[in-house]
Order: sequence, then structure tokens, then C-alpha cells
Amino acid sequence: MKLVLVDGSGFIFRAFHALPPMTRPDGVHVNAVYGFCNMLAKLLREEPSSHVAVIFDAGRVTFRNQIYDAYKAHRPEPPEELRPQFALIREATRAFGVPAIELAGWEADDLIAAYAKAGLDAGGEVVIISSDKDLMQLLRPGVTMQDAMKNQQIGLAEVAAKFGVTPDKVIEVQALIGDAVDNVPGVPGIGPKGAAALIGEYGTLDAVLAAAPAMKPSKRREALIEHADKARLSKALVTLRDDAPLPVPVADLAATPWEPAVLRAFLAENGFKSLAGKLRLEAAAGPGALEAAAPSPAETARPFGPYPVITTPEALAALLGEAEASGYLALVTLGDPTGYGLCARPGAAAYVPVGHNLTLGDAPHMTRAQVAELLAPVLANPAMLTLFHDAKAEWKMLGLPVAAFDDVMLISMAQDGGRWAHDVETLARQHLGHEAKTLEHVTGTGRARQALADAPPARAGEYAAERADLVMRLHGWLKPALRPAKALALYELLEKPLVPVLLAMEAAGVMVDRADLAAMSAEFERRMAAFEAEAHRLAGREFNVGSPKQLGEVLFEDMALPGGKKGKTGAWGTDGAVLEGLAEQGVGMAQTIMDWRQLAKLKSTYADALVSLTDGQSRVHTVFQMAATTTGRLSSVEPNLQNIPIRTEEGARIRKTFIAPPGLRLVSADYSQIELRLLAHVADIGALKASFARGEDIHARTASEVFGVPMANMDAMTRRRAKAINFGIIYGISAFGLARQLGIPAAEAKGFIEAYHARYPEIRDFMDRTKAQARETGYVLTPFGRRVWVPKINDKAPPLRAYAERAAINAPLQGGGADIIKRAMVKLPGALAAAGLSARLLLQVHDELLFEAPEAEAEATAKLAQEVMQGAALLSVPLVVETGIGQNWGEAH
DNA sequence: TTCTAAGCG
DNA sequence: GGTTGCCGCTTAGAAT
Repeated sequence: MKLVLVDGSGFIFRAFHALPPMTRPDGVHVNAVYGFCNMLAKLLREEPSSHVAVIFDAGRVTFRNQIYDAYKAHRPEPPEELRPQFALIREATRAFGVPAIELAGWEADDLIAAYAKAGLDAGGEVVIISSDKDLMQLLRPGVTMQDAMKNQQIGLAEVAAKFGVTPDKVIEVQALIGDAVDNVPGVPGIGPKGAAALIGEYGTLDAVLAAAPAMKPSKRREALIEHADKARLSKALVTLRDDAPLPVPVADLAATPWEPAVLRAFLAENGFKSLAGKLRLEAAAGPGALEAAAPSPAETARPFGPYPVITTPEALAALLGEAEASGYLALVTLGDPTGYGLCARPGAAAYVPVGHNLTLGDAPHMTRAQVAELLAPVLANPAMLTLFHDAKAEWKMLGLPVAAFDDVMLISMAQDGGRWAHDVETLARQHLGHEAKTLEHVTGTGRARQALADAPPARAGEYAAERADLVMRLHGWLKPALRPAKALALYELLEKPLVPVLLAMEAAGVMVDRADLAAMSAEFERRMAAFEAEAHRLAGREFNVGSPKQLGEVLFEDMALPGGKKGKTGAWGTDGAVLEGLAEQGVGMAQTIMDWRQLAKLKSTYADALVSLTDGQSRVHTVFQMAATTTGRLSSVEPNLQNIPIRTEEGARIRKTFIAPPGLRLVSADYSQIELRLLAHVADIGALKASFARGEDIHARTASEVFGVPMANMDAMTRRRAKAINFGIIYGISAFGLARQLGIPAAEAKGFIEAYHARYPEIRDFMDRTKAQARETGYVLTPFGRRVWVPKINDKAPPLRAYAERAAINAPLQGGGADIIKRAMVKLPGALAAAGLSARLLLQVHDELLFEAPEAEAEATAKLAQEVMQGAALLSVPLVVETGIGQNWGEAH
């Protein structure tokens, strides 16, 4: 649930003072009403929510007047022109379908506090729309504040600027300062600076007052003692109460669509012709207006199902006609294909079976060809927008041209990376509060599991049609949110154009030498058997070498070796670092196990798996996942071609089995130190930028700077240490982590980090700035505006928070690198074609692109790739791309 | 299904 | 005062 609470009074006064006087034909002033309507319409358009309300002040007398009769006594009456507009504004609120809430005896601020609490208690997220400093005390995890007119988030930084403290201390400071406008007395002579300093030192008002008599004699001390009671009274006045009875329960604040007739009538009555036109215009088709015309979030209130099963061309044509009328068609393929879920508008979805094994009682259904014939012209209609979840996967199954599409998975990824997963189930739960049916609903689980084709069409339809409906509703909800999230360009210019590029790469695949892999597999198997026998001999008994549990028992119980440590599940740790340590002590078993493990990994994960996944042309086709990572990187599955070995001698043999067909060459192009360059750029580190500009060996330069060794006679060990520190910085370094990496004491690692910070002082500022932004907004940004959410940044548990802080520091760098290579990938196919080159992209490995090119074009391809990749972004450091050409990937890299 | 280890950038 | 321990992924095999 996302609950948006609008401070109605704030809107009213802002609108009134911002606009010149306006009257309607009967002479009633309406400038505030007009401004309010504009602001509310903008808010509803740009701040998607599941629940929303506008909160008003009910009158002048509240419980605060019982505490202090002079409260707000000096406040002037509202201007004559404004007073008649209050009632109209409540009417306007309701015309927009939003509850207008007020309660006698309570201020709007108290009601906002009460609703915020209720929203949080219900597990929701609360957004307060206001710029009133008195509401800042309500900020906490889950409660954010926004200034709607300035489109600005009010976070810890804004609160600190105003009061010099964190939100939980705001009332303490306010109690000391007082408020002349509201006639809250405070302590005379103490202003914002003094109050922040006192609260910063003593923590609370009570502690300040208690400490006052012991302060050194001054005017301030006297004031604190003399006006202690006033300060306590002030605190009571500024503290918002969250225990007001809720006039409308939170559940009843669920967003509902405005009734066009009601809104139109209200706007007409007040003479708001231009506003009526604007709202209508937004609903009409036209460039840039598509998103406004999308089904409104509130339409999600329609029920899910029941959904019909369509078995005749007539019924299908009717549904497609409805889709052409709405301009949208959501399409979900079930199976390969067993059927299609189609949706023309929220709630209006159906299932079209095409591949079921029908049983008695099932109506005969259409063939795949029949459905395709009706579907094709709709998908090809340039006036239609086809909606998918994971368009790349759908296209593969569909095999029909699509004129224009949107992809709700990518729309979600573009604005909510790292916030949650982007599968239909998660998105439905997060945005629509709906628990979607899963595939198990159709197939069953365990022993009762059946093939999709054997499931009854009606049952399959409950799943597939609902999914199409969800895709439609999610689109209506998420697409309009892109622009305010500043993620529209990212989606339209980067993620969406990448879909056809990746599709072509997946279809192309990459050739492997099957015979070579098979031979390697057999060889590894023989050598593993020898290592296994050796391990058994050293243990004095047989055990499963592949079982970390049994190995731990052998090493640390049977053989009673030192250095054993149990993990959190109580199992002995036996990973590479542990075995490395044992091997150094001369434990032969450790090296034997490491050797066995290396071969086991290479054999099962690479040699055997790759052979089994080749097609008739001896090529393997990966699938690039576009929404699997938090930072914007791609991932690769079935098989993962982004982790093909290279680091060891045996591993490099695997990489050499990736080959180019006769007459062709593999061309590799990879960014040099892209994340370190991004660090230099975003953290604006002068010395690092200069070093990159000079084209130096950056690790050697770091070693020289940090350890004071001249570049000229740099020894390998010193450079290696500097390299580890550079990587550590990118990963949000900790002394422990670096110590572990380098095998040195933590104290020494700490010294290295301090030396690094001293040499590159801008780093600290970058880290602090990044963490602060994450804490305040919940996300960080890459240099290209990609949001990476870091939800655990304000977690209570220190380890989780520390983890989130490291992730926050890494995200702009890793994510920025991902953005840059994606930009290059989007440009490359066109650039290759324009240069008359027939090379094609095959793989992306985070900072590397692999191409296949005719031998005669290999050099030109490498050169072009280098140019396009280096020009993919303009940073304050040069981007450098290195290329290689070879018969196999090992040679090319 | 969860844990451990190992492969990559 | 103790804990946890360098970012992002996927896969395989054993244990539960």
C-alpha cells in the first residue's frame, strides 16, 4: 500500500497567493480553487498511489487552545476573497474522486500524523505532500515528504537545513525556538542555531532544561531557567498527536477513478474551461499523451475475472476489436504455445487456447494458425501498443511482427531496480495489492503435476488471462510513473531499444568445439579419479570428496588439523581460502582437494553442460536476463556465458573452445578499468582523473601515491596491493575485507585505507554523499540517472546497514558501467551496418563485447567497436577500449 | 529448498 | 561490547 496524504491547507494558501484574482461569472472568487485543481490533477498524474486523501483544517479552535488559549491568536483571518473558496475546494477534491477529510477539534497536521501512523501500521508506505516544517517531525523510515510544487523530496538534508537535527529531534528544537506566526512562545533569545546546538549536545528539551543551572552564567542560561515552563508548553504545542480518531478508515482511502461526468460538471460550473480541455486532451491520443491515456491506476479496482475462454474466430475478433478501440492489447503466451492470455482493457481479458489435449466436455478450440491470422494485423497496426511482460521472451514465442510495444518488466526495472523483483507476481503484489495465480495453479505440483497441454483450458485461462489483465493494469500504473521518476529516457532510449539487439545476439549464439570439450571432459574425469584416490589415501578412508561436510569432518576431526572454523550453520568451512591456508602449512590434502574441485567445476559446469546445450550448428544460445540485477547489469542463463573460465591455465582451455566458424574471426572489445574511471569521474578525484588523462598504469600510480614508491621501479607486490585497494574502494572497502584479500593484519589494511584517503581526499566525500542520499531517498543514482534502490540502508541491524552502504557506494559505479556498455550496444548494430560491415554481436560480459566477423573485416570491426564504445559516454576521464582478434575467444581476449 | 563452493566481471 | 566482514551475478552437488 502506498498512502499519499495531501496537506490541503498548504495547497490552498499556495494556490491563492500564486495566482492573480479570478472570478467566475457570478462574481465568486475562484483563483485558489483553480490552482488547487491544477495541483491535485498534477499530483494524481505524477504520484501513483494505492490510497490517497486530502486533509483539511476543520476550524480555528482545537485541543491546543485548551492547553494555551493564545495559540495562533495572532493569526489574521483569511482574506475575504479566499474564505468562500474553502468549501469549493472540498468539493473539488471530491470531484477528483479523492476523500476530503477534516475533524473538529483537530488540526490537519494531527490528522496527517494519525493517518501516517495508521498507514505504517498497515505495513504501507506513506508520502506526505506538503512543505510545512511542522510536519517534518513525522519523517521516518516508511514516511517521506514531498513538496509537490517544487517536485522535491523533503528528506533528512532538508530537515537538517531547517532545524539542524534529525526528524526525531525536531520537536525538541521547535520547543526552544518557538514560532512567532503560531504564537508558540519558545525561549526568548534562542534561535535555530542555538537550539540545534543545545539539542545536539543534550539530546532532549528536558535534558537541556535540567542542565541549565549548571551552565556557565550567560543570558542564555538565565533565559532557559526563567522560561523553562514556556519551553515545555511549546513542546506540547508543536508535538503532533497521532491519536486522533480517523474520520474515514485507511482502507476506504483506496484510490478510485474520478467520475468524468462529475468532474466535468464541477469544472464547468466554475468556468475552468481550459482545465477541462487539458484533462480531456491528456486522455486523447497524441505524442506524449499515450501514457496519460493509459488506464488510470484507479481502474485497478475492477474485479479480476472471471475470464471467458475464446474458441471461435468471431469471439476473438470481438476482443481484438475492443483492443483496437482502446489502443492497447496485453498479450501473455502460455506454453509453446498452449494458449494466449489477451486483455483489451483492465478487467476485460480472455484466454485463447491453441494447444490443449482436449477431453470430453471441452469445446474444440482454434488452431495456432487461425489465431495468428487474426492477431497479426492487430500487432502490426501502428496505432496499437502491445503490452508485454518480458517482451524479448514473448517475441521469441510469438514469431509475429509487432509495430509498437511496451514492456512492464523493463518499465519496472527502469525505475525500481534493487527495490524488488520485476516478475508479474511481485509487481502485482506491490502495485495492485493482488496475489496473482502462479503456473502451479494450472499444472499442479509434486506427483499431481501435469503438462500444460493436459490442463483444462478453463483452468489455464484463469492463470493466463489474469496475467494479461495484470500486465494491462500494471502498465496503466507504472508507465505514467516513469516520467516523475525521471526514468522515461532510460526506458525509452536504453532498455527498450536493447530488446531487439539482445534478441539477435541470443539467436546468433556462439560456436563451440564440441569434440574438444568432450575430450577435455574425459581427461578431467581421469585426473579427478586420481585426485580422489589420493584424497582417500591421505584421509585413510573413503569419503565423498564433493561433500564439504564430509571433507570438513575429515580435515578437522579425523586429521585434527588446526584452523578449522564453523560457519553459522555449524558446518566446517572448507572453501578455497581455508584450504589455501592449510596448503601453506604443508597439508597435502588441501592442494589435492583444490585441484579436484577445480576440475569438477570445469567438467560439470562447462565442458559437459556446454556440449549438452549446443544446437545442430554446434552453437550455444544463452538468454540474457534484463531485469535480474539491482544495478542495471545484464545476467546470462542457460548457459551462463558471462562466467566462462579464463583465470587459470585449465580454465583458459575452456575459453579456447569458443571458436569462430571457418572464414570468420572472433573480435573482443573490452573497456579498460571502466569502474575506476567512473569513480574518478563521479567522485571528481583530481589526481586520479589526471592519471587517467595521462594514460598511466593506474594501479602503479596508486601504489606510488599511497606507498611513496617511484613509478619507475615499482615492484609487483606493491602494485598488487594497490590494485586490491582500488578494487576495494569500488566495493565499499572495509579494513577486514582488504586484510582478508591481501592476507595481512586488519590493522595494516586500515593503515593502507587511511593512506589512500589522505592521498585521494575526494573519495571520502563521495562515499559520505552517496550514503546520505541513499539514507534520505532510499536510492542512489548512476551518472546516467538510473535509480538503484538500497532498501536496507536504514535497517536496524548494523551488519545489514553496513552491507547496504557498501552496495550503495558500488551501485553508481557498477550501474554506470552497465549503462555505458548498453549505450554502445544500442548504437552498434546500426554503426556496423552503416560501415558496410557484416559483423554481428554475440556476447556481452559486463565490460566486454564479443563479435563474429568475416576474417577480412575483423580489423575494421575491431576499430569500429572501439570507436563506438569509447564514444558511448562523455566523462571527465577518457574511456579506453582494448580489442583483440582470434580464431577463438582465448586468443581474441 | 537451502547451503556451500566455485566460475566470471 | 560483540558481530560481521569487498560489489554484482549463475550453476552444480550435497544436505535437509
